[in-house]
Amino acid sequence: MAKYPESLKLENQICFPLYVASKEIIRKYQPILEKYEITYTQYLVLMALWEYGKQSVKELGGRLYLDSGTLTPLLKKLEKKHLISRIKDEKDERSVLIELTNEGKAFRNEAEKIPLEVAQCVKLEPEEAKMLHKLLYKTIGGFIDE
Amino acid sequence: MAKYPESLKLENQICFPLYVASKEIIRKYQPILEKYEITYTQYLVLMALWEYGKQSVKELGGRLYLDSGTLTPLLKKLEKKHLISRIKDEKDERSVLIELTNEGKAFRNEAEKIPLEVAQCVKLEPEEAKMLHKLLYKTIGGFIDE
DNA sequence: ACAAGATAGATTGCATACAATTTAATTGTG
DNA sequence: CACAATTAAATTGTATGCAATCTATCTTGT
Repeated sequence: MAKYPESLKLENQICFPLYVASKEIIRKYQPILEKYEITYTQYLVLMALWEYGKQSVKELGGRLYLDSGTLTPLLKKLEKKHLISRIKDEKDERSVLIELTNEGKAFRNEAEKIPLEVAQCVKLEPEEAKMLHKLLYKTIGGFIDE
Repeated sequence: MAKYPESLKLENQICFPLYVASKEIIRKYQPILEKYEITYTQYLVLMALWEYGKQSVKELGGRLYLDSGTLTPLLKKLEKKHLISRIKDEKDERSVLIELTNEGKAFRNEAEKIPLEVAQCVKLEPEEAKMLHKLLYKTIGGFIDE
């Protein structure tokens, strides 16, 4: 009887648990974020803006690993919610600069509580979380030049 | 000058690198899988079927952490590609059993090469990969009862 | 200066994800 | 047994993601 190849077992892959962990943790964010009527991806955009300030769609995409196909409609939604504004860059008319509105800036005070709330769902010891963090960044970094 | 809250920094979160690593590694699969005209999620379904054999949509969803809203249309596509068949369970007409066709079974021989190919994109030492694997499963496990 | 190439966003098309609802079938209970 | 509650898929609606393409603008080489 032929042995089932180990490489094909779901349990033995790295991608599958990554995929599941990512989806499930994002799902933990939803009930919290939905009180503010934003999605996880929209929240990511806001975090990038809170931390790095006004920036182009290109820069935003570079930071969040998202392209304009995803960002353009999403940014329009955030604009409709009055959390950001989109202005053509005068220096380069191809570029669109994304800036927080006062409402968007003010929302940060609310949002500060969110990471702690979600972190409680992750049952890892502090050193484990640190290790996971390090390994994830090493994994991501390994993709860059390929 | 107020200090920017550490908890809100993208770099300090676990979810963000999880989300990025998951997306980016799945993207590595695409050029490989597209030769066979299947997507990553479809490939996951096939892996579950190769490993565990005929099973209901419910079981498949439990294994892959997907619900019928995702699986139903996806399974119909796999059926159209003649890789699986969908049969009502005679024991319980609510259930739909998913089974590999001969073509679907045969495809496993091709697919065996895929995990190795993708694994080369992940620049982790064997012990690091093992650790990452362990931490991801611990993270996922921690979600279960909440 | 100016045509060719490069670049930034926007658009289109397709494939997930998932919450919420609906439909059909089964189960549990009085 | 009747019927309420439960369950499994399917359906509906919304929001990503991303490849491929298009459009407008900018840069570059001559």
